[in-house]
Amino acid sequence: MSAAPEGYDPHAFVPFAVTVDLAVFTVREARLHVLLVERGGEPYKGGWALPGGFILPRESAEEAARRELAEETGLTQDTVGGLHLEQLRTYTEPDRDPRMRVVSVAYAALLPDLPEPRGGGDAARARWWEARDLGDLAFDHGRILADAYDRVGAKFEYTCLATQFCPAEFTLGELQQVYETVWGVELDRPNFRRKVLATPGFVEAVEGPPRRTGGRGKPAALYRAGAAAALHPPLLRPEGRTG
Amino acid sequence: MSAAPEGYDPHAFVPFAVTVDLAVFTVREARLHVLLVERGGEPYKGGWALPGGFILPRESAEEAARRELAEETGLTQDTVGGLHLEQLRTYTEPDRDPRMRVVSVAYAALLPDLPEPRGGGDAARARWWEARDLGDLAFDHGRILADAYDRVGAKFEYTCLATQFCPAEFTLGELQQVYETVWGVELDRPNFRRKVLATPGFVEAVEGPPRRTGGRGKPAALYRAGAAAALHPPLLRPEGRTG
DNA sequence: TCCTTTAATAGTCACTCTGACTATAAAGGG
DNA sequence: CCCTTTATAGTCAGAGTGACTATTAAAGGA
Repeated sequence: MSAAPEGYDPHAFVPFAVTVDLAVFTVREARLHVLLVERGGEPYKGGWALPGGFILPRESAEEAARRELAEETGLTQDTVGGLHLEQLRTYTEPDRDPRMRVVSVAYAALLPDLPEPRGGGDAARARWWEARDLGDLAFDHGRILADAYDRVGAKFEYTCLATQFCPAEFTLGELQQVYETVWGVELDRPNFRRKVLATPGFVEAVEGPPRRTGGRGKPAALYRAGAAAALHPPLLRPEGRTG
Repeated sequence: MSAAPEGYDPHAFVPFAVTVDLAVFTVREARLHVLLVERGGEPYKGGWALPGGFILPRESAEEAARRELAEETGLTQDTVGGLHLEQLRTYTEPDRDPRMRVVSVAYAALLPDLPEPRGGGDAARARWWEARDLGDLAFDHGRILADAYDRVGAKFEYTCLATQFCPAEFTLGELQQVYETVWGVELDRPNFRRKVLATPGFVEAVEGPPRRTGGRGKPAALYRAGAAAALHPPLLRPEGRTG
């Protein structure tokens, strides 16, 4: 009565199209932004969607995601190759694409603020949108984006992922800004500082005496991302809410 | 140069087979067990694999996973419908199945110890294996199982998932046993107890005076799973290691 | 029946981590 | 020179936890 009695039967499978979709986040001017592309064809023509595309015959989903990311952002393959791509989950509802059965593997990527909003990809139009006050997206991409946002917020609690939003060298104030933007809360500066510096491998001080300022005020010491991937113990959100 | 310039082109996609694979865990006699099925055909004929199968044309992946789980375990659709199925990740390496391009969405399920190891599914043979000292599994199922194990261990830290391994009513000692088995550590009993009882919604006391014993000793109070899904603050593993 | 064993439950104490603050230092602008 | 701004240092009380010790309630054997 079922699909595959013992092991797979290679002649009885149902063909699906498999795509990757990318939730690409950046923090610009203390606000969270998402990269969206405008749809050039039906359905949802003229609407906005997450960047993505089909997995090629000899590609893994992650390779496809990196390729698409490079195409949409104009980043070099090298840069994209070093980024952490977080596989979120796979969306399989039968009617999520009105034309055919499409299964989509969703990834999240975190980028520092880029000089140019987008590179010369082949998508009709791509641009950064502020994450809040987004209208409806094409397909189930609104749902995917919401899941991505939840995941990133949760991962900030127990990983060093936040440094991915920062340039190579950053101040603790900038790192705190990233947390505040993603979590949508204000953090106490001395406490944040104490916690970050007390976590081995989270950040490491940049040696040279060079310092920098964000406008007025005392110049801040510079740090770069450390070697650690996880935070022990975690840096929990105030009023902890777990998506 | 790429797959889908603007939006999907429904005529240019590459067809994939899409399956679900299940990592089904249970705790029997203080040891972690996994449900495996014996392969009846090539490749890996006679080897052991995770239960799973193709997604049907009008099914979501989660529906397919529940259907397969019911078939392999003999649980009723109702029982399976109430279980938490954790979508792990999706495995897409081009050569993970030697016959064809198969993309697999992996799920983890946690069951209380079942009276019968398996129901009358249509898999060649299915049985519980102790999680450690497993030989090699078919396909990339060893990798999937390792990922599933890591995920379950991590989720135990900040969710109430552990109660899924327990029957409807259980003692705190049994719940602790589950944690110790999954994490592979010993926990201090009074501290575990204090933590669990101090977490609102984790467990709730079963009213009646009925008590039960695990052999000798003082009878233990019974509890059932509470309404909470998350633990605040988390119950961290000693020597915290994050897979 | 008393004593030993076993397991559940109660309680203590010190240490760490955190939230909420206050204080000081180093810049720029009027 | 004072005022504003931002970084950095430090203080203090309360929550949470690890490591214990003590007590209670059963079963089983001498």
